Amino acid sequence: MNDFKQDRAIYLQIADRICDEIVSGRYNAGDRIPSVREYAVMIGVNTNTVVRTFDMLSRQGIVHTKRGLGYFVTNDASEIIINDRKQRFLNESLPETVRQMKLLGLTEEVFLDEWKKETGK
Amino acid sequence: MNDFKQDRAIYLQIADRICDEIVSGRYNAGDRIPSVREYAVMIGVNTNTVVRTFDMLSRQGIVHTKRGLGYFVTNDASEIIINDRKQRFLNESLPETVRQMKLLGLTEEVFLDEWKKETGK
Amino acid sequence: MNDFKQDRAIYLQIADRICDEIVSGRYNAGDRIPSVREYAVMIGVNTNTVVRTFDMLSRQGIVHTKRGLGYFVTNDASEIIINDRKQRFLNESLPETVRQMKLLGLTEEVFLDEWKKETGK
Amino acid sequence: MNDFKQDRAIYLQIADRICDEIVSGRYNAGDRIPSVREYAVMIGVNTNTVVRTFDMLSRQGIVHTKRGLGYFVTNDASEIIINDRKQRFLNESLPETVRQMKLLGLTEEVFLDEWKKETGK
DNA sequence: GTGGTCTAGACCACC
DNA sequence: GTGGTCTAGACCACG
Repeated sequence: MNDFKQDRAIYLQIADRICDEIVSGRYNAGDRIPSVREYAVMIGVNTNTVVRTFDMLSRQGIVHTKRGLGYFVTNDASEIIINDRKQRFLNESLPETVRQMKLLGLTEEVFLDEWKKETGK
Repeated sequence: MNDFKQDRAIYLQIADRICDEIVSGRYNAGDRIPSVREYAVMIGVNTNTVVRTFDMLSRQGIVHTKRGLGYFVTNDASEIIINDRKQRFLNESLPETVRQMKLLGLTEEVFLDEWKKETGK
Repeated sequence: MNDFKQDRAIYLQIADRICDEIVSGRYNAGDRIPSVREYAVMIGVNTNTVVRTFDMLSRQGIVHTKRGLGYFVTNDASEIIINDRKQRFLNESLPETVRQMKLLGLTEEVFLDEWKKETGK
Repeated sequence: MNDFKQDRAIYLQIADRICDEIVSGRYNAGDRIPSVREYAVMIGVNTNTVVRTFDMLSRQGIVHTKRGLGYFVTNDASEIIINDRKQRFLNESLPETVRQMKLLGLTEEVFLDEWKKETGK
């Protein structure tokens, strides 16, 4: 239920999860995703919070609503998410990660170890 | 002087800077750091904001105050900062980075390229 | 509403009160405590002062915040408070009291009289 | 040198020490106490801080100055200190100590143990 | 509604 | 001069 980090808005964390599930193939293009209410109950959160998530996702073209039926994953959802994330990753996270590692005196081995560890899974 | 990011509290960004300067050797153990007022003018923010930063750093044992004299870098400041950052990096940033890369279909080469690029500098 | 002592920061005295109310069972684990604004009006101080109190209590693990809902008493609040107070009492107040009494030529009877007086109440 | 508590003004802590030494007989009525400068060097503190201490003590009639010779312990010093402390102890510290102990669930035994421990010394 | 942050300006004790 | 505290009032994101 309450496995949300304190330092990031809940509605963003919900969005992250949904996007993860789209990218990973758990939800595919055209799939209906659970309703706001279902989601809210599922994760123990205020309805308004989920509304905000869906609102954002639909503005980003990742989901779209069919009146009376619910929200559905758009055809380009996966592409949009991946492009956006890739961009941010390459421009921000990656350089920042490398900078951080050098500052901390960590070697590339540390990264490769983690990489292998996660590959084995 | 407003070279602060929007998405992170200013007082935290100030703390980051000071910690960077301690780790990089710009400030050493025992050094006095500029007074809240000096610092506030220097970076163009309100005094209270700097007070908040110093207050936090002192709670973390990174600086300590000598009454009427100002704030001074503690002996273990560098160690505390590095340990804390290392911990957070290994537990959060690194796994998240790897997870993200796999989800995005990026290979370890992407990381190694960035690593070499930054090493050359 | 200014029933605060001069020689101790107001925000600390507010913290003391809240802790007293937790220990005495007025607030129980999981209870919501009044919002910063309510509290501020209640005791006639500025909102920021209460913010500071709550901030400190939350750092100490005595309360925690639920975004948009308010502050809630943690499960170990009472334990944390009592342990902390006991520790400080045994290490500081008690030895200092004894030291003071001997210096002043007071006997243990003085203490026992006060003890009984307060027990009778 | 720096064995001062953070939460009490240094000049007051110096005064406490001097008074302790008067009450305990280390300094007697008529004795000359070290000069401001000697004191400042001795305990590693700014001269002004010691000046403030002496100023306070002389206003309280505990020491008095002989021009060009230094500060001397007055005849009633010990009495003044003890009366003052006794008053404050009985009216404030003692009741507060008892209150605290009851709140913490400590018994009078705790006090008596500490008392004996300190008596043995 | 909630807390979190920031500004502006003030007063204080202390060194 | 230093830090510590407090007030007043504002804006923001969040639920």
